Amino acid sequence: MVTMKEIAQQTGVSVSTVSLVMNGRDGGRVKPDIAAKVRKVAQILGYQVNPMARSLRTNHTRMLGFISEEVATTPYAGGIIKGAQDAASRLGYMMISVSTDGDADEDEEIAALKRYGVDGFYYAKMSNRVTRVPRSLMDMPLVLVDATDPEGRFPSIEPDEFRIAYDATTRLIEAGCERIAYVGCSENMIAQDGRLAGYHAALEESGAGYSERLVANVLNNGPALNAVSELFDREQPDGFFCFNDARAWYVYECAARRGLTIGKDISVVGVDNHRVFAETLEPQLTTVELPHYEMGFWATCKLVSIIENRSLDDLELPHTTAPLPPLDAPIPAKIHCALIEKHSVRS
Amino acid sequence: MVTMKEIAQQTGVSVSTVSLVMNGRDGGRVKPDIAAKVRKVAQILGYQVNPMARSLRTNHTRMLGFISEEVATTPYAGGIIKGAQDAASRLGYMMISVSTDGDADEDEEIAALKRYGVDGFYYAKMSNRVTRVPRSLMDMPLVLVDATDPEGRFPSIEPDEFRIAYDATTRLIEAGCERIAYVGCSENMIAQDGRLAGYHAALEESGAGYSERLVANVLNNGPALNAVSELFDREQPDGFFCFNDARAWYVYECAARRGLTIGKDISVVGVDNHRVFAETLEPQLTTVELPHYEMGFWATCKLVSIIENRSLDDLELPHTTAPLPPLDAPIPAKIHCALIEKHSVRS
DNA sequence: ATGAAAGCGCTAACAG
DNA sequence: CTGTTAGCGCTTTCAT
Repeated sequence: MVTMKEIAQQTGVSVSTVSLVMNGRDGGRVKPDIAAKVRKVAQILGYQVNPMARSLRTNHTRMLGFISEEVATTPYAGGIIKGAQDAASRLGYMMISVSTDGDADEDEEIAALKRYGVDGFYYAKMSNRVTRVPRSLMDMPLVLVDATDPEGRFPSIEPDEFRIAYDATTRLIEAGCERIAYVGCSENMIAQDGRLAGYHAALEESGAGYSERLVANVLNNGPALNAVSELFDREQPDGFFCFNDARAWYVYECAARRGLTIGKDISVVGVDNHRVFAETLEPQLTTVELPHYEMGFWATCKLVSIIENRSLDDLELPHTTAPLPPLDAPIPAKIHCALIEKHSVRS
Repeated sequence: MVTMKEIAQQTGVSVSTVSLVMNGRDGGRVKPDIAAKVRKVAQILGYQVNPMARSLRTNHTRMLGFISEEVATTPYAGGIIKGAQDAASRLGYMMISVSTDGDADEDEEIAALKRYGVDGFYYAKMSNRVTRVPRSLMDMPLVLVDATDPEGRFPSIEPDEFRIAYDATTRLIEAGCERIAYVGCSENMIAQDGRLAGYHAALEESGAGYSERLVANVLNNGPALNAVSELFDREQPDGFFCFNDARAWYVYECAARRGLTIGKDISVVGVDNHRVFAETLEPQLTTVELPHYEMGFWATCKLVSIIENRSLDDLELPHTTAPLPPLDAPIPAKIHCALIEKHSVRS
């Protein structure tokens, strides 16, 4: 490991000077030619800062702590974490992610991360829920991910559920469907409200109109299948927007039993949580992919902007809001969704 | 942040003494009563070591670097990472996991982790493959996870594919199946060889005998479905062992089309990769869950044992090899599998 | 414009 | 047994 001392010796200057140069703090303080020489020697020797030594003085480590639960059991997590990590890496940060089982070890893990000197925290839930933020996090730079603080004190990154549903439903409308059903979730989830509203809005706006009779909010297993089955027979829908791919599966099953082919006799758009169908059958239903990666990515940007007290735009990372794919394609396609960025109260 | 200095002042001793006590290196070196006093003051003040400051002297950080690819896209990763992290946390280590896209950023991420001073690395692939270990990892304590080094130079933790298949097939035999098919994977994967062998062995041992005609190695989508369909009609199997749940899905689909009920007319055991079925339908097929968590857990233990140059048994962690569930249960049940621990060549 | 010196929190060699 | 001293690699006054 090359140290500043070595560079100093090689160049014939003091460590202080090297430090100044390596941190870009020369500028009327170090003669340009000597600065250049330092840089060159550093280059040749392959100098890398030692973040630990630096942190001892500066009290910041460029490490970020990612706290989440359930990571082990949900496939969603990967995308968020990957996105967060990518952005961190680009911004010169290191992300340490820790998943907890319950409140018990949560505080322990947070304490451990604090000991290691992380500069800020993500607090993530897998699938948007109203969430109590741990006390121990409140005095730190903090961003919520896929979670909602009841009092709105902390910035959060959440998928735009309304737009997801609005887009998906519009897709069905433009595909020519006239009786569009919604197979939703009967659990109390934030996503459910937004999606139902988006579905509703899209229908109203198109002039097709909304009817409660076309909505089935279900849970799972047999009862869910029966409810969808009943919807099938009662309303004979020609299009379905499904809360997730488990729900899409019920539609798939009902269609199969009635000899109907998805993509031909009926159209289905499902929000993709598990990417099951893509791996098992020829693509027959259109899937809308949740913007997990983007959420993670933006969470990092927001968090770093708080830590460094800079505006988001200063970070110079591409504001990628990918364009929507054409609506007439019967094949699966990703829809990237806008992110809602709540106000940040921290000073 | 409480420092040793403060404890020293409060107690009226020197920092050295405090350091000795806090590291348990008193023992004939510090008078018991003064050691006790130090400990008490530390307790009251809520002292926590500063790992960064410590690492500056000791050159070890108690941080572990977890390198993997594909984490974002596979649900398997979570279990491994959770297991690894749990063990790390119990052993007083912090795990930093980083997932890479390709070789390009892999070396960069490794370099970053080295800068941060990690003590050792995991190198993980999602689903066992023969793997080239990056040069930059070779001079570090290293454990492969779900990956195989062609030259067997590094310790690795892999699922015992043979036993997985052997157990699953035995389960079908004991359930009374007489024509047991294997729906495998036609890609060249290590798991495939082991599973086919385990299936084979279980059949031979039971006296039922093995027939190639009952084996269908498939890829996915339509062709896979057709192949399974053909197997169905040609051999009329009454039991199926499936490489993963995508393959089990083809069997499910074929059964449904023929009016057969799984768990009644035919029996199916599938290796569970996505936990799809549990979320969609009443449990009808038996799933074997891969021991991802355990692999991660043991990987950490192995890695730490290398780093600290201790034997695995010294680590004092429970050697949990959970007992197999009863074989006559028609409901899904986890089968925990033994782990293969390859020899470690590092000195 | 540059360097010397102090110190971040901790460990370890060496005195006493 | 305990304290003094030095130093890990870096940043940051403060002299020069």
